[in-house]
Amino acid sequence: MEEMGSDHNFEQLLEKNDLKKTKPRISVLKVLASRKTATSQPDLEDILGKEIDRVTLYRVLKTFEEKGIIHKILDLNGTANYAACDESCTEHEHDDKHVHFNCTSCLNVYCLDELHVPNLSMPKGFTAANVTLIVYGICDKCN
Amino acid sequence: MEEMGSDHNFEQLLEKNDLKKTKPRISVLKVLASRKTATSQPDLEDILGKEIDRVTLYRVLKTFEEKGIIHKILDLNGTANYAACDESCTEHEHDDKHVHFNCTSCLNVYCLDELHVPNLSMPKGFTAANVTLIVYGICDKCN
DNA sequence: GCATTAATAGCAAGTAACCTGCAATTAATT
DNA sequence: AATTAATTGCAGGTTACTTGCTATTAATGC
Repeated sequence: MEEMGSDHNFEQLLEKNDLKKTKPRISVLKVLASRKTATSQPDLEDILGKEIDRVTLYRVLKTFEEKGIIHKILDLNGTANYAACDESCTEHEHDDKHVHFNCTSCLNVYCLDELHVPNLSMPKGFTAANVTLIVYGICDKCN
Repeated sequence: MEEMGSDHNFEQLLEKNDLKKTKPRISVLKVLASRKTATSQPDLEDILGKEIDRVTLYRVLKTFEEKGIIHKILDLNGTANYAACDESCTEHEHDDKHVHFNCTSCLNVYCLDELHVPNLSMPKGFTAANVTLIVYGICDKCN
């Protein structure tokens, strides 16, 4: 089993995606890898506040999302939350077709990787590109 | 077939929900009833801007949502969009378990009433209260 | 190692969506 | 018509996020 979270892995990941290996990017990857739930931009800002500029954080997250390194889930306030993507994600095929769970008590966003989004047949004229399925409720810790 | 959109209907709806029949509320109901797609708060503000205060609009929408008169869908920017609910919606049983479609071109949000959200079995400890399924893509008009 | 340069980071300032507190108004009731 | 509790409107504030521009730095060639 490969060691998770070493800087070397993160550097490889950045290289694979034609991104320069910079301190802010590695910091963000480190934080996201260490968390079991998706993390909101404000939370990331609290955690990384002293290390990197807020605007840089926004841009790092945007770049990572475009490259398929992380994916974005909007929580019940409409705030962006980010989680590390599955290995299968790439820039061209962004496969985050699993279900997300947003706890209405602690507000954490969980990736329910074991649940998959079913195929839906669109009405005539409508073309589906991506699907988001978010379940709201109470998580195991709050229950 | 009942006439849709008469003030009298809206007044009945408000009465049914123990809400006073005020001008701002009736105006909002009128606009929402006249639209085929869900409408964002900013759009509602543009439409109703001269008639009612922005804060009142926020509060009317919040009240309506709590009563089950309308439901809220977050579009791809995380902005709240509102659509009139199905008859089956009440304060206690908010049934908006249909699929929403967010066009990435015109940004309109459609309610795909004919598609239903499938039942999902939650992991141990997780309790589901509500489900949101949003499909992103290109709508019939933009295609 | 040093110079080059294109990408990236940081700073200042701004915007959009939404909220809170409080006083003024108004719908429903008597 | 008077009462009162709900609702509205205004002032001002907060949060998430963006844009423009300059400074810095990672990668590359010498």
